[in-house]
Amino acid sequence: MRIGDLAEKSGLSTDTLRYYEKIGLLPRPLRDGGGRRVYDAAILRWIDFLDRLKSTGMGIKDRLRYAELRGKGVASLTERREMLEAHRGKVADDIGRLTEMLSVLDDKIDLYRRMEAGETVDPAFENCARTEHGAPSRQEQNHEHSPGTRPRADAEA
Amino acid sequence: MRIGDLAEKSGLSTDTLRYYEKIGLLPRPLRDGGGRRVYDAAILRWIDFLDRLKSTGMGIKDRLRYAELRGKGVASLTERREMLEAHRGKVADDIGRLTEMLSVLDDKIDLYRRMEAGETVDPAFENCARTEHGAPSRQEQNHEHSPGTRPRADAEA
DNA sequence: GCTTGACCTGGAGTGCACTCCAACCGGTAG
DNA sequence: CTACCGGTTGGAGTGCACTCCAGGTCAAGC
Repeated sequence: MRIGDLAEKSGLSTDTLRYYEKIGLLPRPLRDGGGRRVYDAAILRWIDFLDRLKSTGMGIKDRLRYAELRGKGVASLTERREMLEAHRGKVADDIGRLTEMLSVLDDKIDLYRRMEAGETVDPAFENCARTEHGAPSRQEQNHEHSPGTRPRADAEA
Repeated sequence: MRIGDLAEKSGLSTDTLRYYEKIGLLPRPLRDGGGRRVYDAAILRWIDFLDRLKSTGMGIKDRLRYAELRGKGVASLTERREMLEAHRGKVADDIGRLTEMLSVLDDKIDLYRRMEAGETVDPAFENCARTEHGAPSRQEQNHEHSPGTRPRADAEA
């Protein structure tokens, strides 16, 4: 398989494949007589996994570290597992945050829908348009929230 | 509230707050006698929401567009709702992808754990270390996958 | 033999999202 | 009075992750 085929199959561009090789994410492939890269199909599984790591929020440095460990073979199993466990934690956190956001969005979409229908809305949700862009509304009297805990009020408008 | 207080309460740096204001994510605040920014506590809700949009994967351009619409008030409700619905879709997709990754990671962590314990492993999962870094393994004989569908095999090693 | 197209290299350029810096100003505590 | 702290501005610099390009090579088809 040459780089063009691999690009097509992996969904990455040839530029990206060469870039990944340059920084060490991909192993240096064999070359044919003309100096062109020749890939084994097995590389696709590695690329897919790299892709998954990336699309679930692992940065290039950590991917690089993981690739480096992988190159060392079985000796690096423990460290690799630890990296995966750390990433698992982040992924789980992200799922939590996204799931929370889903309900925030659903509430807001619902609110907007009702406002679009001309419904009058709970004044608790209507205090932002008034204070926008430095409009001459009355100024705050320093009625701060309790310090330390930020209650994450999602009623911005 | 001055910019330092807001930084502390919002978790953003003063530089970031000024940067957000410059690009239009935050409305221009009032100034005190000395030209210093004075914020109403209500801005915290907006910042929190912006933060949520960001941390759930919305880029700065879309956040900017949303902020712009928000500045226009009720006239932009429909478009804002559409943006939120689009974002909701992406968030739902992300949750799916992350959840899938969670089980991929769990499988892999389990596999590594078993390998660390010295267990012999199904050869289907052991074909990557051999073909790494252009090592002199036998070359592929072009036994491609069926074209079009990439089966997303997660057994990279 | 010549053209075409895929590939090669090294290096420059891009877009995002900040982050840092120099040089300055204004209010307050000692 | 002066030191200091926290603000102000415009602009430069950073890190990530590509992406593009110029100028060249090589193999296959006509």
